[in-house]
Amino acid sequence: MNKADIVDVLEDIAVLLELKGENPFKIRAYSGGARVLETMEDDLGEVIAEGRLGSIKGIGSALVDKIETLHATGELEYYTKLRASIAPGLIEMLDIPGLGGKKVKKLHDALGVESIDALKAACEAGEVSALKGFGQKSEEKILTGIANRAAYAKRHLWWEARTVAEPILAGLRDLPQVEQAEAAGSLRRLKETVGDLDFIVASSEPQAVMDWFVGQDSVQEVTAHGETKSSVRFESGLQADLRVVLMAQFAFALHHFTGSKEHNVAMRQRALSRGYSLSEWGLKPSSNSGSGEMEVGSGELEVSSEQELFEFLGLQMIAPELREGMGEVERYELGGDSVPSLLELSQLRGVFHNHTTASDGRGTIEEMAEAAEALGFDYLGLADHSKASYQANGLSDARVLKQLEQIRAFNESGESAVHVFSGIECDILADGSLDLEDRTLAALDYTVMSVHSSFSQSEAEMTARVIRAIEHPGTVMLGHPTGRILLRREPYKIDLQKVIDAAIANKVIIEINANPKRLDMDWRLWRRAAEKGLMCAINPDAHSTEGLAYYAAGVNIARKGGIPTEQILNCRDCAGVAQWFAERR
DNA sequence: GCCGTTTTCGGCCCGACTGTTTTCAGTCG
Repeated sequence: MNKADIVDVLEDIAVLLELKGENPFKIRAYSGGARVLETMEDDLGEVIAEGRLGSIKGIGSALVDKIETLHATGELEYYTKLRASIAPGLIEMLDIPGLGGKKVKKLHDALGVESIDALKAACEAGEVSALKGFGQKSEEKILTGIANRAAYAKRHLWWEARTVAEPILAGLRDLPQVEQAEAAGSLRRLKETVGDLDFIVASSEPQAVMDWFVGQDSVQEVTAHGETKSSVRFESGLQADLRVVLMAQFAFALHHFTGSKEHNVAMRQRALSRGYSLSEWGLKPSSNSGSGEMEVGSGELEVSSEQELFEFLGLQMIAPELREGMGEVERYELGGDSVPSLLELSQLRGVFHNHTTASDGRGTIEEMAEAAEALGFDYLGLADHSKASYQANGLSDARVLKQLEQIRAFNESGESAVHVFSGIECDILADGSLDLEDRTLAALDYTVMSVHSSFSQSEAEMTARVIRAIEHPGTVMLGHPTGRILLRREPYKIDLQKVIDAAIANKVIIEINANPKRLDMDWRLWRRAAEKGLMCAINPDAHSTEGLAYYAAGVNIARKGGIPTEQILNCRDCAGVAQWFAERR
């Protein structure tokens, strides 16, 4: 069993133990172990072979046994028995807001409900409100939760969540009572998808701010309305939380609610190890720090920014998008190894992999170049589909060469300050051969090779297929390496570590497909891949002039992945890009 | 179940909000 599947099993175990009413710290040990395994960058097989699994923090002897058994046999008796003892319907019930492990267990033990349907019937019969610990409101909330389950569970693309968040943030900042306001949470961390929106406001008049927030026209339901926190839900199912704090607490609150949860745990542990207790309200000497002279509340520390908070804990400023609990707290130690500076939007000189009316795009060469110029770019890469992508009106060899002539004429006309690089998004056929003739590929400035068919191949077949394409001398870039469509289509099975190694060995660039629905290759893989030498290109995959703007989502991913700017082709000037292509061909 | 330069046992990040209670448990982030 591979690492990802083992991670799933450990997470399953944690959920099942929750429904059993197990010790919460034991549950956390399993979910924590899953997390550690997931973010471990070394090959699991090697780690096990070298006997290093048990020396990883968060994985003790019990987890070593279970992980090794799963890795070797794909089965685990403990897990099988545990799963058999819990009705699958109970796991689904955890998705209903307000129901956690203990309440689901109680509903099951007291009423015998084992499915959402049975729970619904029990609520409608008034059996739930009759239970100790439940009441009328609980019953209603459960019924509402069941009715809206699909919408509540949904995550939202970062790009779309941002368009909802921006006017709310602007509205908050316009209020006279508001001193400072920021969006926090996964939106601020630039995650590819966002569960809900979080807003942090500094104000000494919280009530007025809360009232404005819950009174917005777009609010469909107010789910909480307290003294410092309010929550609302919009029609789309998207939930937004607002927290109002005093200015002195703002940096702490902003840091806390930006998260991630794992980052916060690491920061609190760091604070504790230095004798301080960190919370969303502030930083104070911890009560058990030993020296009796430190009374709780007597040494509250003040910081005016997140940067000061990090510095107090001996850290460089960690950008929000890096706070994923993936070792950043250790890496950003003051005076430690230098960390790469993060890409800025303004550093991009152009973008690659965009479509025109020649295949399935909506803009002409001229229109796309004009839009690129408006964005301040020096160059634009055009890469239409090749003929195997019949549904996208892909180009034959002859049509590619015709377009190449059009691009040359456009560049020579001098009508645009933007230089257009001629490329193609060439299909990688099922056997790993390419959809166009070698001489066609060689005539172009550059190529992007992508998989658009036979998604259901085995991992071994798909990996071999893509590596064969990478090894072709006509290949310059690899397009969207997993084919995933966020929230809609799973990635196809592929061993990306092998693909990354092949790309490095063959000097092939892997793209960050910046379409907000793709963001592929995933940010989680970039830091390690970049350290090994992989080059990156940020490719909006624009199918219209408006689509060029997606490059900003690609910049997010490059930042999250911590890719040094020297390894991002878009940061080079026109001559530098031309040189890279020339050396590669 | 994990962990330890005070600890191999007894802790484990912390606090708001809700609904149900009458002082608090459960959920959530």
